[in-house]
Amino acid sequence: MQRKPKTNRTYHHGDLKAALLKNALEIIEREGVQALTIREAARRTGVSHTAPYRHFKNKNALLDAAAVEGFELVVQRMAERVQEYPGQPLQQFRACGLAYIEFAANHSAHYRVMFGSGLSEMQPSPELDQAKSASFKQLLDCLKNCQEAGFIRAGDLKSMALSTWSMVHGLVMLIIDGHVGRAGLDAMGQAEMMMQVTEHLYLGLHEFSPPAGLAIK
Amino acid sequence: MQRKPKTNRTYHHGDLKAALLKNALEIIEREGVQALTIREAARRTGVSHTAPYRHFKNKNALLDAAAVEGFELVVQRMAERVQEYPGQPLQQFRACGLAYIEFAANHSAHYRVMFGSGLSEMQPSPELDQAKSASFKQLLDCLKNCQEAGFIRAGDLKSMALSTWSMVHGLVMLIIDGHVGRAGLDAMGQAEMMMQVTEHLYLGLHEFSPPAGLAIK
DNA sequence: ACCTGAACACCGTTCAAGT
DNA sequence: ACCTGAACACCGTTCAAGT
Repeated sequence: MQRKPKTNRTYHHGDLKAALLKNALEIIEREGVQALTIREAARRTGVSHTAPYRHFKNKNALLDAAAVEGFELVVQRMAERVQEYPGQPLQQFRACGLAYIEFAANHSAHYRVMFGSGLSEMQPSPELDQAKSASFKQLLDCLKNCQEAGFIRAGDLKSMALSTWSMVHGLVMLIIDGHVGRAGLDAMGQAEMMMQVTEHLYLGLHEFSPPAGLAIK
Repeated sequence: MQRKPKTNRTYHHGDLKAALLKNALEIIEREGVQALTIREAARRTGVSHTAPYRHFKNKNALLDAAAVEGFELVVQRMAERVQEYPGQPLQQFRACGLAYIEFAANHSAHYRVMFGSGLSEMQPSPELDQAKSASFKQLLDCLKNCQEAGFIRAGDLKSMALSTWSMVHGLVMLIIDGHVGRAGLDAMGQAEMMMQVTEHLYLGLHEFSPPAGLAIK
């Protein structure tokens, strides 16, 4: 759309970077992380296999960008769902968690990239740190509202958020990576697992009969 | 470069397979999963790069074997620790969890292989399923003893075990993959995180003052 | 400024052939 | 039965060179 020599086919509006990222995400979604190759992304974008290096320092930088996009997507989904329950902190918390789990289940390859150990070689970009913080903050806000409304006991919100994130992330990873299909939990479906685990987080495991009506749902 | 001058017949007591696995584990421990290459493992074992295919169908089979070894190691460590607290179910449960976390922290690359998404391509070997089940069973037994002793409330043990595993696995992964270093949790050390999270699992998040003396530790 | 093509040093895997 | 070497089709990355 800008002035470019028409003979030169610049399909990407000068935005080869965005086009590469889009195609990379498609590869991840459809064929998994191991199918993502700089050369393949370039191929699908109709560009030589060295062109990507103009825009991404290396393969890890491309994965980093994919992870950023992932965190931005979840945080957006969570925010949308939370808005559906104005003034109902516990429902918001629940909706937030469900949105997270839904995203992870429906985009497992992408989710894996977001938390991928592949990035542990390089330190994450500032953009990635920022996007990650934003999604953690969403969780923190939900918990804070619950606490203020008296649904959640007094205590450090950050550590409560960490507990919540750990549990959800852990279960999601176990499911995604196929560790709870046959590991002795045959009878339970994923939805049921999620409900049970959420309840255990909320109520705890210790011997105690909670006042009726406190349980979520 | 010369060839091996010795009588290199059955250099490995006919156990090239074990030698390859041992070297593969060393590579993983010392340089991470991405450094593990069939060719490199062969190189360190002093064998041609195609020899491993006599013993492992492909690279995933080698990773699978490494994962089996990992689960066997954790289950062994957990069993040892549990034995140190005869007749004290809650302490056993705690010791079991600590042993798990310790293993994951000290052998993070190996731990990642055990849960690695790299295996999700192939279905896991029967040996892997078995080793995994054994470690889940260890957890289940701890919980069962706690429940019988009245430390843990009535309820389905399997789903409680799943909740516990999810939380511990989740936190371990977040730590290992560097997601809780700067994500807004600066002040907490790993040990403290673990304690807080464990307590949240045990007591829950809901508004309620537990009877004194019920908390672990 | 942005892209290309050749080149390099690696992979995983297969296969005919050696002992 | 177990191992080797050459070969194939891929990678990620660099670099001189083109427009």
